[in-house]
Formats: sequence, structure tokens, C-alpha cells
Amino acid sequence: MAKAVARVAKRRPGRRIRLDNDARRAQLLELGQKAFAERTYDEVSIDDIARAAGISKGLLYHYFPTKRDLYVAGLQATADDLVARTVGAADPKLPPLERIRAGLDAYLDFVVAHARPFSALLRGGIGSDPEVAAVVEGTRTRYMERLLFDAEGTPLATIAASEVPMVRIAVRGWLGFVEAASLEWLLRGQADRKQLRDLLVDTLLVTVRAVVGPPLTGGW
Amino acid sequence: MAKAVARVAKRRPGRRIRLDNDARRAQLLELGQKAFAERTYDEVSIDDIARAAGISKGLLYHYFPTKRDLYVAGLQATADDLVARTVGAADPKLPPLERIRAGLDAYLDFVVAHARPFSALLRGGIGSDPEVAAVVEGTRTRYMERLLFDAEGTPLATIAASEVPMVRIAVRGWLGFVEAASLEWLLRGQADRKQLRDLLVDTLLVTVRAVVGPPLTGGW
DNA sequence: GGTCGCTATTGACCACAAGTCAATAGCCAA
DNA sequence: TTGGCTATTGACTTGTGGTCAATAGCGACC
Repeated sequence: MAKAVARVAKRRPGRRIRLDNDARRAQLLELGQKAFAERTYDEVSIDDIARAAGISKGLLYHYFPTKRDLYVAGLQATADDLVARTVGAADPKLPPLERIRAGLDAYLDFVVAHARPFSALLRGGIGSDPEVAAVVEGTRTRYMERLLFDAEGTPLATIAASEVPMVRIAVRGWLGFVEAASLEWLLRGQADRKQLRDLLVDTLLVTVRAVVGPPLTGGW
Repeated sequence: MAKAVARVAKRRPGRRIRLDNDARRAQLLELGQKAFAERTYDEVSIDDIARAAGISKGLLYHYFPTKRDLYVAGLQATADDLVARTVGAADPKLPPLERIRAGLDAYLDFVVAHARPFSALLRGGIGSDPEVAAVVEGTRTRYMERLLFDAEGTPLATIAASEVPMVRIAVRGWLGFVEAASLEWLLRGQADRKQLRDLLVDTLLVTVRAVVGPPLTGGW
């Protein structure tokens, strides 16, 4: 029977499969993330992703009006994931410094577990694109705010509200340290994880001290 | 070369103007740098640059076989400039720490003088592109090698030869600090330049101490 | 079970920019 | 003045991002 033969054939051409709006969007988002994680932005073509999803290019454009939209959405998802998993999860009964340590541990956990997306997030696939830059920079801001919230009751907390330019510069610099060190650590066998964690904490304390004045000891 | 540009701009249509090979190449490189500094990579079209140079697209492709080649060449030129101007120029009679200070001053000078190209270099216009990444990362390596050479005779010098993973991670982290802080400083009115310089030096010393052990005082 | 409407889905289409190449014409030497 | 080297052209191909009117799956309702 013709029908049976047709069933055996893979993906009968001409047969449409409707998916729930959210499901389709989630599928495309995931496929996009995967594609952009393993290839350059312009090595990835919309047709590729559509083909991988088994749909037409037109449909992809129905969900994401632009290639960059798809890219940015994936980046944003990674960023949200990073922030959600790495801060605010520590036991509030722990001393502040311990909470920060825990936060950095969670950060390094994320780095290891999502190496590819993490690298992609930092390197910023399109670089100078303002929308991409906004996502990355926004993530940094959110991350710092929540991390500094963990420092409640310590001199660090005063930083969160600071408007002094040099303080913001120092904090941003420290974040640059964290990102660069994490990336390097990731590439080189991930040795001495705790030592790295402590290095990050030390640098933060010293940086803050250098900018806001009070001695390192006491109050922590 | 500006002279050549003017001549070409005024040329009668249909009239060809031959330029020396090197001159033409230099002209295109400069125009490319300028274009990529003020627009996104894919906002810049080869036709734009060719038009700006008053030549045909085909000729541009004769000099730079690919759009990315033009982009990378410009980036490389900026990077070379940065390294050349910021290290090794300090008076060798000065104490090591002073030489490093001078090096960082020169770095900040460059940042201010070449704000756009500098940002472009760090943000890496194409991001995940391996060739671009190689240029940026190579620049970092060269920079660190020469900066650490300035530290001859201090504990810092031992770092240059170090193979210990955590040391390289720390150094890379510090560079991340420098870049991020510089960029932030650039964006926020460039206040307190000397304070920033000192912050960078402090961070370097502390980072090194945290990784290699010996106390901060003595030997510097 | 039939048909009806909503909308997910299609595929042919366009626009534009990257990249190619055989033909052409400046410029310098003789 | 001429000849030849080569810088230069511009029409061409190709590939990909993006558009849109037409189509068909699927649940709802009789």
C-alpha cells in the first residue's frame, strides 16, 4: 500500500508538523545556542538552523525577526542562567565573606559546566554590536549588584551604592579580572580551583581597600 | 598619502590614477581602520571603503583578499602601535617599579589618544573569530612579556619565565583588570588618572604576592 | 463525522554585499 | 613614440539575510 511505503520514508516532504508556539520557540532558541556556541556568528546560517529544526526559513523569521535577535536571545538566556545560578543562593546565615566565596564557587561551577556558552558570552560573538554589548554589560551589572548584596554588613556593601567614579572603575576592573582569569583557568586544565577562588576573593578585598581606604582587617 | 586621497577624490570619472603599491595599501588600511572604528563590522561594506578611496571594489580585493583580512590588518596595526608605544620606552636607570608605572602611564596615554581603535581592539569586532582572537591574545602576550622585562631584578621578573598554571592565570587576570578598568575609566570622564595608575600597580603587586608567596615589602 | 476558522507553516521571491576575473589603461623605460 | 608591466576596472556570480501572500494542520463546534 502506498501509504505504508510513504510512512517508511523519512520526513515525507510536503507534510507539515505544527508545534505549539512556545515549544517551537524554545526549540529554535536551543538550536541557535548550540549552533552559535560551536561556530562563528557568520559561519552559522539561518538556513542551517532551519534545516536542523526541520522547518522552513520563513518560519524561523516568524519567531525571530532577525538573525541577531536569535543570537541575542540565546546569549541572554545564557546570561540569565549564569546570574541565577551563581549569586543569592548561599546560606544567609554564613558570614558575608563566606557567602562571597560560595558565590565565586558557584561561578566557577557554571564556568566548567557551560564552558562553551560561557566563552561565547564573554567574547561576545558580534563584538561591537550595541545590543550584544548591552546584554553582556547588563549581566555584569546584575551580577555585581547581587554579589555585593551578599556583602551586607561589610565595608563592601558601601560600594554597591557608591557613585565615586574610581570605585566603579575598580569594581569593573575586578570583574574583568574574574572573567579573564576564569577563561584562562578553563583553558588550562582547571587546576587548583580553590586557590583560584581565593585569589579572586583576595583581589576583590585589596581592590576595595585600595579605593575606599580602610584597612583590610576588621569588620569582615 | 592624504595628498593621494585628495587627488583621487577629485579625479574625473573614467580617469584611472595609478598609485604605488605600498601607498595604495597604506591608504586602504587607514580607511579600513577608520571605517571599522566608527561602525560595526558588518555595517561596513567593502563598497563603502572602495568608494571612499575612489577606487573599484575589485582593486580593494587585489590588496586584501577578504573583508576580514582588511579588518584584521587594521586591528594588527593598532595592536602593534599599542605595544610599541607603551612598553620598553622608560628610562632603564629608573627603579623597576618606576618603569612599570611609566609603562602604565604610557598605556593610559594610548587609551586616551586612540580611544576608538582601542575599544575596537578589546571588544574584538568579530568576537569569536579565531584569527581576530589570535591578534588580540598575541598582543596581550607581547605586552606582558615586555612589561615584565621592565621588572628585571624584582620578584616580578620570575613570573615571566613561570610555567606554573596559577601564575599565568593570575597575570592574565590582572591584564583583564587593566583592560576593563581602562575602558570604564575612558567612558567616565577619565578622572583621577594617577589614582587609576596606582590602583593598577597595587593590584599587580598584590596579585603576584597572592600567587608566588613572598611578602609585599622588600626587593621592590 | 463533517466543516470551519485560526494560525503555524511554507516556498518562491527580492535585495544586497562578498568575492571573481578577463579586459583595459596609466605610467615608466628605452 | 612606443612597448610592456601591472594597477585598475566593472560586469559578473554566488550566497545569505530577509519578505510575504498562499497553504494546510489542528482543535472546536455542530
